[in-house]
Amino acid sequence: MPGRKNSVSAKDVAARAGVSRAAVSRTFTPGASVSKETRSKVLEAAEALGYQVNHLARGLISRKTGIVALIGADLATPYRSELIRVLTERLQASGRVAILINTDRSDSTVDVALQQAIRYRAEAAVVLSGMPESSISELCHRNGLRLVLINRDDAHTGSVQIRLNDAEAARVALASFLRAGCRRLALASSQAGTPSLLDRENGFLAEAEKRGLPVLCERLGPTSYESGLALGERLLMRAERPDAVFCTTDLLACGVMDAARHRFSLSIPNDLSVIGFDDIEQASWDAYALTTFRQPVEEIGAAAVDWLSDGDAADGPRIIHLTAPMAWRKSVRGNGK
Amino acid sequence: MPGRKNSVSAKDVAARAGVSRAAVSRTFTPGASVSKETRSKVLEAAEALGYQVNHLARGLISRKTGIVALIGADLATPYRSELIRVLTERLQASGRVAILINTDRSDSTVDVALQQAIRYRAEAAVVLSGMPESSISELCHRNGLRLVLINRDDAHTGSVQIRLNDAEAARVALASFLRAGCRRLALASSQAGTPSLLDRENGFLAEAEKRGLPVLCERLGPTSYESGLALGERLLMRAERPDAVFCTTDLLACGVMDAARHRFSLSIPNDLSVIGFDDIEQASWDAYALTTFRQPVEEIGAAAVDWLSDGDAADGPRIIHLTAPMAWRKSVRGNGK
DNA sequence: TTGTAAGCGTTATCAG
DNA sequence: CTGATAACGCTTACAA
Repeated sequence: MPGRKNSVSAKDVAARAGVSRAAVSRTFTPGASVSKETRSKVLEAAEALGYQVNHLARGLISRKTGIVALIGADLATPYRSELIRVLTERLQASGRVAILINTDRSDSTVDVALQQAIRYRAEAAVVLSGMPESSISELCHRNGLRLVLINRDDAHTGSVQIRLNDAEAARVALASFLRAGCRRLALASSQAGTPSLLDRENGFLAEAEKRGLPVLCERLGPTSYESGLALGERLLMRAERPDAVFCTTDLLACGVMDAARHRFSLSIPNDLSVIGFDDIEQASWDAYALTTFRQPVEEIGAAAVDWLSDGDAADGPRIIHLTAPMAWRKSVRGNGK
Repeated sequence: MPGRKNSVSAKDVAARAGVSRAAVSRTFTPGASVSKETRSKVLEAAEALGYQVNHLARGLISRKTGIVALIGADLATPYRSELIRVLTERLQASGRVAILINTDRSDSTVDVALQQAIRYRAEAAVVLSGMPESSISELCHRNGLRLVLINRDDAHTGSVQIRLNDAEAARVALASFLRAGCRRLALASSQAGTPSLLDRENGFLAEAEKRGLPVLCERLGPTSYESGLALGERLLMRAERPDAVFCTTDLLACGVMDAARHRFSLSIPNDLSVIGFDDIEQASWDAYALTTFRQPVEEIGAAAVDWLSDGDAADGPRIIHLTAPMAWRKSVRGNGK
């Protein structure tokens, strides 16, 4: 009769196989020395009983839980969910498991999420949005929780940042507009004010200023389709109607495009050129065919997981720079050359 | 000097507070008897040291890990990611944590995902896609892992199924087409063949047959926008071009609509009426304004988490029926009355 | 109310 | 190669 109440344990397997529990443990530990004979006896008993190693107990002693926390807000958003998919896939492939923790857009919820990660003794936490307070970063450090910050700013020891060439991409966007013959430039962004959003905004504005061009600038609400819709209305209502809008996010861009088409009967790209950022799936849909910059999600996932596997890279903060290549489609006049 | 190498433990806190570790444990156990005095001493020490209860160790003994596994394929898809958002939020609110496990569309990966869930001693697993082999269901049962099957068929003891009124919704779709004056009906679906997809297909076809109406029927690929695009091309190429298409999924519907507009220059709903299912966010975007059936994601999440909290409802299989209300927008002629 | 001690399911250490 | 035995960090009788 296996176990008292719940799951079957190594003791049960050992009893059935007629060996010690140590033998069972060794059978399920990759680099351990067991004779073929006992090994097969154990395997057979385990199979019959339906035994699965208890990773909680294992993690307790080995101090390697295999748990990695994914922390962020707006998890159902196209870009976010894609990033989560990539991360969970790669974590699984490396024998780990992801726990997913939702936050709202406030930093304090990021802090409680990190505490939760510590309580489950996660090996690392990947922060997708929000910014942990520095006292919490310290707490994480003290509890051996490594931090991966994606498109965030704060740098701490034992943590890594992954950043994109946001500002440069924004400059490329501006150049593309000019090459397409656009002259009345506009910028549409949310009020979220995250580091990457800010970099895109500033990159665009700085380059325009350098060239002596004015930019109609509008910031509104969270990063969402609805915000894009509202931004589009505001921008296109103006007397001097813009003929090009750089949106700091594809979601915003979709909203702007729909506002232009369905509320102002404008044609894209003839009356208005639009460029976004992220390359969410919808950007490639026929209804939008949005020219944008592709978030290198696979590369981001790879960088994060590789860093985790890099056991002792815990010396000082690190920054990994990746680039977001342009995806040219049909929302800008011309062919991009 | 706290801990050897890693995180700070109850022992450290006890030492600093000058109490036993049991006192520390009690302080962090909701219904335990500790004097105000020791409690505050413990709290202070814990704060200073940055102590967080180790849920792994706690789960080892209390047998309540608080872990729930979310298992499914195509996690980055709009409907799936929304469901995941709701589930993680509700799980968090009930003091639990979600681990996310990706599968491809094969059932065998669902099995390995469930084994992973067992290894982490999850209290339950929510299966969003694929179907666990019945031997694995048995394995789960033996290891105390409860199963929540969303829109799946298999019923086992200690598990619950959540189902929608798919067939009825399909009948309503058909009636709506007829009321709008459409006569050349078509059905577009993927080849996934999941229970809910099948129910929608069969509901539509059965109702049409009952009324003696022929239906042009096309099934193709996975459930995706690209499949929708291809389905649209196949359907609209026909000599007897359909004037109404019921798509078993919004993603398919978006593809069909884009094919109709951009590859056949048709106007929706004038030339073609379309109805989908799921009510993904994009369905409400101006570019689509798709009439569809809303997945009651909040209700699904609530039902799942409530059932988990229902401690001893482990007697026999249960089925929970929920309804997907119609969301009337602009992809069908008329006003739906 | 408090502390002591046993036990949860593992792995690591150390004899044999 | 194998089996005792001691951790790991926690909860929970049990006794004080």
